Parts: sequence; C-alpha cells; structure tokens
Amino acid sequence: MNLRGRLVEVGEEREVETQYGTRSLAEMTVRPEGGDVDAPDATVRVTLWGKWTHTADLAESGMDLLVTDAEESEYRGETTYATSKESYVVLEPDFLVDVTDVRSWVQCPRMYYLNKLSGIPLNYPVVKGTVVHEVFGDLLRGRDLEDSIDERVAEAGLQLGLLGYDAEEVRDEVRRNAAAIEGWLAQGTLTEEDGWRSEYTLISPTFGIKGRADALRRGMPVELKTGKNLKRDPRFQDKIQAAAYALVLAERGVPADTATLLYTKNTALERNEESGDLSPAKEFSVGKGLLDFVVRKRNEIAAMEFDFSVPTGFEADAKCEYCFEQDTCMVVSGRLDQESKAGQIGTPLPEDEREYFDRFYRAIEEERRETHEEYRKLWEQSAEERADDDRALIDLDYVDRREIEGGRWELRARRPDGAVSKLREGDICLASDGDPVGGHAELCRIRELGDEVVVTADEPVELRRLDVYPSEISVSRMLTAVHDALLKGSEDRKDVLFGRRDPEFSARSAEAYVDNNEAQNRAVRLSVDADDAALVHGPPGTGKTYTIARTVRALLDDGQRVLLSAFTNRAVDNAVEALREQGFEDIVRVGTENGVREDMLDLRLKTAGEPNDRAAALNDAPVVAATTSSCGSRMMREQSFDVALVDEASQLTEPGTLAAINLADRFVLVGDHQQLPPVVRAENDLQKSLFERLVDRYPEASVMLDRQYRMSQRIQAFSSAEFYDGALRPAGGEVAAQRLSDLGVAESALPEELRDPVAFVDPGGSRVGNTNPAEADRVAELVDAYAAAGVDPDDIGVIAPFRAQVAEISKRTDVTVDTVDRFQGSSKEVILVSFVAAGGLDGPIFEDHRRINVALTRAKKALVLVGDADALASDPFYARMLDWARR
DNA sequence: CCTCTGCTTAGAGGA
Repeated sequence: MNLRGRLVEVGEEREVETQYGTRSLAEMTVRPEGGDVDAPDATVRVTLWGKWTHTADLAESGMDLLVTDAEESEYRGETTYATSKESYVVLEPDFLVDVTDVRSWVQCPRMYYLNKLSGIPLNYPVVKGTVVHEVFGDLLRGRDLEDSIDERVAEAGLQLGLLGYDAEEVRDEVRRNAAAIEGWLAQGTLTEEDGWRSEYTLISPTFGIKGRADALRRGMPVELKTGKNLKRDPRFQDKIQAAAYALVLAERGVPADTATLLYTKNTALERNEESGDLSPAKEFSVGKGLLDFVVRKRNEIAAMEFDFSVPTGFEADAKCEYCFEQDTCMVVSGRLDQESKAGQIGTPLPEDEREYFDRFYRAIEEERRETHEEYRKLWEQSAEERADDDRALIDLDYVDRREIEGGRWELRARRPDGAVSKLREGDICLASDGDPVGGHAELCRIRELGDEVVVTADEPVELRRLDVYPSEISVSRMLTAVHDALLKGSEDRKDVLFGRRDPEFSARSAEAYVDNNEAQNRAVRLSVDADDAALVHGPPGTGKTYTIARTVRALLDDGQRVLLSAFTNRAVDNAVEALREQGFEDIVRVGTENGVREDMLDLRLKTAGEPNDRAAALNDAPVVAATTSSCGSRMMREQSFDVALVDEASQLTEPGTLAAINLADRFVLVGDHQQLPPVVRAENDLQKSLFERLVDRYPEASVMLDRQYRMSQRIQAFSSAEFYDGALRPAGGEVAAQRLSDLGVAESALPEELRDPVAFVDPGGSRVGNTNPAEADRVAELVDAYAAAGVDPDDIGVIAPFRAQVAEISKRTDVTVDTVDRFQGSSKEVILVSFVAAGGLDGPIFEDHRRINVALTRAKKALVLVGDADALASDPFYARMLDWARR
C-alpha cells in the first residue's frame, strides 16, 4: 500500500541491532492524506530503513512524504508502517523534477543550480546534439537519412551561423554520428516487434519526475549521446538519466530492466584504435538499487527547492578541479556571496542587489511551483473539473489518424458541442488517448480547432483528449534574466535600477518630432535624449503605438540599433505595423511562425537556411522586433542593441522586462500601470511591473500621453476621473463629440435604453458557475438592436470577465466576444460589457479595478454595461460607475 | 558536448 501524507515529526537516524546485523533506521510521523491509508486527523508512524534514512535526513516537517509499498504491522496496539524492499520514499512528490536536472545534479548539485540560473548558452555541441537527436528520430520513423540531415541542418541554420559554422562541415559531422546510429539499427534483429517509439513524453505523479525519453525499444529506454565514450561502461550520469525514464515506465506498469545508451561518436575508426567492446551502444541493467539512487537524488533536489535554498556542492563529493564550470561557479558564488565547494572569486554584490536577487529568486521559484500545480491537475482533476478549468478539451470523438511526411502523424477528432478551452491553433499541447499521464500521450501542435480538431504529432495517438502542457520556459527565462541583469549588467544600468542614481539625459534631439501633440513630442524627445531610461505612460487611445514607431525612427536617424519588444506577439506586431505605416521596412521580426501575425510574416526571420546568410540577416538588422520571451532565447541573448523599446511594459514582470533591456545600453518603457498588471500565478513580487516601480521612483524620467483619440467625452469621463486624475482628455472636438450618427446610424432607431452613449442595463437572471445565461440572452438582444439600427457587426464587441460567459454569449451572436485580458490593446465603435455579477462581487476579477478600466475604455461611440445593479452598487467603486452610466 | 564519484543485493528487520 502507498502511504502518503504531511510530515509532522522527523526522527533522527539511529542504528539498531537486528538478527541480520547492525542496521540504520529513522522514524517519521505522518498525517496521512491522499494515499491508501485513511486516517483523518490522526498521525501514524513510518520507519524508513537502510538507505532511505538518507531521505529522512533531508526531510522537514511540513513536507509531503510518500512511501510506496509500505508494510503495515501492529506494535503494542498501534498500527505502524515501514519501508519494504519494494518501497520507494518520495519527498514532495508534487514537485516535478526534470530528468535532465537529476542528471546534472548527480554530476554536481552546484551545476544543477548554475544551469538553472544562467541557462545553457548558445554553443556548438548543444546545437549539433539537437540536430543529431532530430535525425535519430527521423531514422526511427523510417525517413531517408540524407533528406533528414539536409533538412535538420538547414533548420539549425541561424544558430550555426551565429556560431560561425559552415553547413557542409556540420552535415559531415552529423553524418558520422548518424552512421553509428544506422549501423546499430541495422545490426541484428530490428523487426516489427522491436516496437520502436521516438520522443516519449513521461510524467510521473508518484516519483515527481517528468521528462522526455529519446526513444523506447521494446519498452526499454534508449538515450542518445552525441559525444564519445571509449570506456566500457556508460557514463554514470547517462545511466541515471536512462534509469529515471525506466523508473517512470515502471510506474506505468511496464518495468524496464535494461536501458541502452547510444554514443554516436564512437565511430568505426575509433573502435579500431582501441581493443575491446566499443560499439556505440552500451546496454546496462537497471536494478532496484540504481532506481533507489535516482529517487534519492531526486529527493535531494525536492528538499532543496522546498525551502528555496541554494546548493553548495558539498552535498556530493564532486571534485571541483575536474569541472569545466569551476570558474563560473566561483564567480557566481563570489558575487552572490554563496557558500561553494569550489570557493569564491570577486567581491560580493551590494547588499540591496543580493536582497533583490533573493527576493526574485524566491518569487520565480514560487511561480515554478504553480506551474507544477498545473501538471498535477493533469492527473488529479476529474475529467469534468478539467473541462471546467478550460485547460483541456476532453471527450473528443476520435476520427482517424494518417501518416504524413517525415513519418509523422496527423490526428483528427471531433469536439463535442460547446466545449471551450484556452487552447488555440498553433499551440503545442498534450494529445492523449484520454489519459494524459498513464495512457498514450504525445506532444503535438494544433493545426485546426473547429468542430473538427486536427493536430500533428510524432506518434499515432488515438486522439481523445487535448491538454494544455504546462511549460517552465517562461519561469526559467525570468531567472536567467535576473541573473544576467545582476551579474552581467553594467554598473550604470544597475545604479538606475536600484535607485542609486537618477536617469540622465543629454540634448540629442533637436527637431520637433510630432507637431500636433505636445505630450507625444515630449515622449519622443525624452526617449531620444535618454542616457539610461525613459518612461512613457500611455493611457487608452493616446497613440502609444504611433509614438513608439515615431521614437524608433528618431533613434534610427540618430544611428542607433533598436530592439522593439513587448509582452505579447500582438503588441510587437502592432508596433511593427505602425513603423511600416511610417514608411520604415528594414525590420527583422524574430518569432515563431504561429506567433507572428500573418501580414508581418514577410519580415519574419527565417531560422532555416544557409548559416552565414541567416546570421547576417539578424546581425545586420537595424531594428529587431521580438517578444520579451524571445529576447530570453539563446540566440537573442547573444545580440546587443543601443536601445530597447518595450511596449506593454506595465503588463510585464520585472524579470520579463529585464530579459529585453538586458540586451541594450539604454531603454524606453511604454505602458499604463492603470491597465492590466502582469499575469502571474503566485502572489509575490512579480505582480508589480518594473515600469510602475520606475515611474514611481523617477517621475521626472516619464511623460504621460494625455490626449486620447478613441473615446467620446462621455465615455472617457469615468476612466479619466478614476484613474488619471482627470488629466486624460479627448484629442479634439471631433473625438469628444463623436456619436453613432457619424456612422450613418439613426440613433432614433435604437431602443430608448440605448440612446445615451453610455447606458446601463440590468437583465436580471442569476449566476450559474461563471456564467449568467439570462444576461447572455440580453446581451445578444442588445447586439441585435445595434445591428438593426445599422451598426456594422464588425464594429461591435462584447467583453465578459470569464471565458465561460464569453462562450455563453458567443453561442448567441456572431460579433467578437472576448475576455478583458484579450481585449486590451484593441477597440470597437460599440462595446457591451457583461459583468456576470449577480448576487455579489466576489472574486479577484472584480477586485482589480484596472481590469474595469480596460473594459470601459475599449468603446469609441457607445458603451453598454450589462449587470446586476444591486450587486454592483454594493461596492463604492462600482457604485460610482453606475452613477456615471445612469446619469 | 567535455569530467571525479555516486549504482550493481537476495531479504528480513528494532522497540
């Protein structure tokens, strides 16, 4: 039986005499929860024997403990538990450790930490390794070798070019590696029963491990290593990696007692030079002892992460003099004043910088845990809960699967009526046969998401369910951004970030840039003149994007290389579009094919191609446009700019902003901290943007754009008064006085209640989950009324706080319906806001008034608030809103 | 990708 629960008391390790000699043990007290032992409000004792005392030593009360196959016995009338020979002891099983992290931890705990902190930089062995892995996968899928090499090397063109490699030499090297793979595949008995599978995505709720095995052969893990190993045995950490996959497979009931490591650089030539068995493939048996070891190592990581501590290297007996990372390790230890086995070099950072590092390290790790929580939902939530959570499409009707080029698969299913989810076309997600953890699951890309769902994947899954696949990438990139800012950033930059020096300005700008808007003109001048930083505060409709484009052009005229960035692809594309409208086209857009908007794809940097050519395309671009997340990528981290201009900066976490500004000498942040704040899962320091912090700290380095071109006077009044101290004004009489009649709509054709440009309608009805069906009906009627009066449906938008209500309304109308978060940045002539607030205003959606500011400022000529008047009136802010709407 | 060690054993068991 599995015993699981919260640790209440952790006993010391001690030695006892048994009939088999001296043995060690440690006793734990656990409050059972979530395992097979059901003892609410009671505690039980568990004895951990032998090597599991190692895990006991790491344990702290408050941690979650799992003992699998625990033995139950009676002692003095008390039921107690102990580890058996089959047992594993897992600390904090909900913390999912990546297999490659276990691998680096086994090499040296400090290396695990350094990888996490500074990321893996762009280097040749890693790029080549990726290419060889891809070719390996292609070969397993039966693809022609030369075709695969040509395509995969070409795909890595940009990276290879940035590293100064020539395609032909890389192809040759990959060919040599592939020869070892082919030779091994050909030798002996490769039959249908071999049951090859490539790239197997594995998640283990029991052991708290996740990862992707390179391949499975007859159910046994195969790991590909693109280096050479002329010793008889596989490298220990390689064995650990393969054993970790075997462990996860065992949980699925398909135990693997053997694993294979394929060292593709063990070529025929080298084999001849040495005697003995130097075939590229090294098989080894995976015993319980090795699996225990893997779990113990995983526990070391989980225990360290539990209290956000930092490994020193003393946790293992690594010998630092052999380590290639010794210098980096010593520098990081020295600068951050961390204890380290390798020692320290350099003087520690000032205390406030170290405090900043600790604070954000913790916040980012908390965010990582929240990501793990999303994984946990893959197996803990019932299908219905999962569907309500809209992070999955479940109960799909499987249609078919067919093989497409490259041995890959296209999977089809039909989606039941009305199923909604966060999933979007182009997303990477987890396709499964209905059970994403225990069943057949594979990462896939969504191609079509209509009534029929079409995805492509490496393996032929019977598509019955799609889940959001949680990714730690953004979390990891935040951490490397903080690392880069503190350890690689200039002192000048840090003086400003840490409030030690006010941003300075030099008179560079001479001309007037914008002649009809004084604030915009000041914003451009401030940005051009900034030696360190400039902040542009742009409330809704104030021409932020135009100002950004004008600023970029001014900087280019001054001979600067510019990075144009924002949190979302949409904002990046909008800025690029504005730049193009102003006649500037020499822009490189870095991003994925799915991320970049269609009409900007011609500017997109193609990463595949001739290396030199690809590298030049990026290196020579005067303007590079990319999301802040892309700025944290390996390739972008190698780029440098004079100025980074970041839009939507108020929606970015500090580390997210750092990812962009780290790449440039100076920066300009554009945003509005009265609109949506950064979206983070955990509650911590990440919720406040760097933009907001700097605007508060250096008001003299900021300009507020105060003329808005979007809303009529009547519509903007509430927002201006509540959020901008009344400073926001219409840009002119025409903007202020605009009405639906300007569109040729006869206002007299509208029902009485919609005649005023700001109207309030109480539809009654009640809240059902996150919907109010009666309210949805009413909203649809109101939309029809506008359309009947002659408003083009394309000019009407509906905003609702919850995605469920969005879906409810979408069923009833064809106009654009979306959540506030997705509406930020756009506008419509007519906006209807559905509050779904019947009965009360509970929930974070209503607490953050900035969200309402966004919703109310999307409308140009008419705005209708639809909601429960009594509920809204119960809060002073919403009461003021009602007064304004019902005036 | 490069490197030193870490696992290799069945099997219960103390108070």
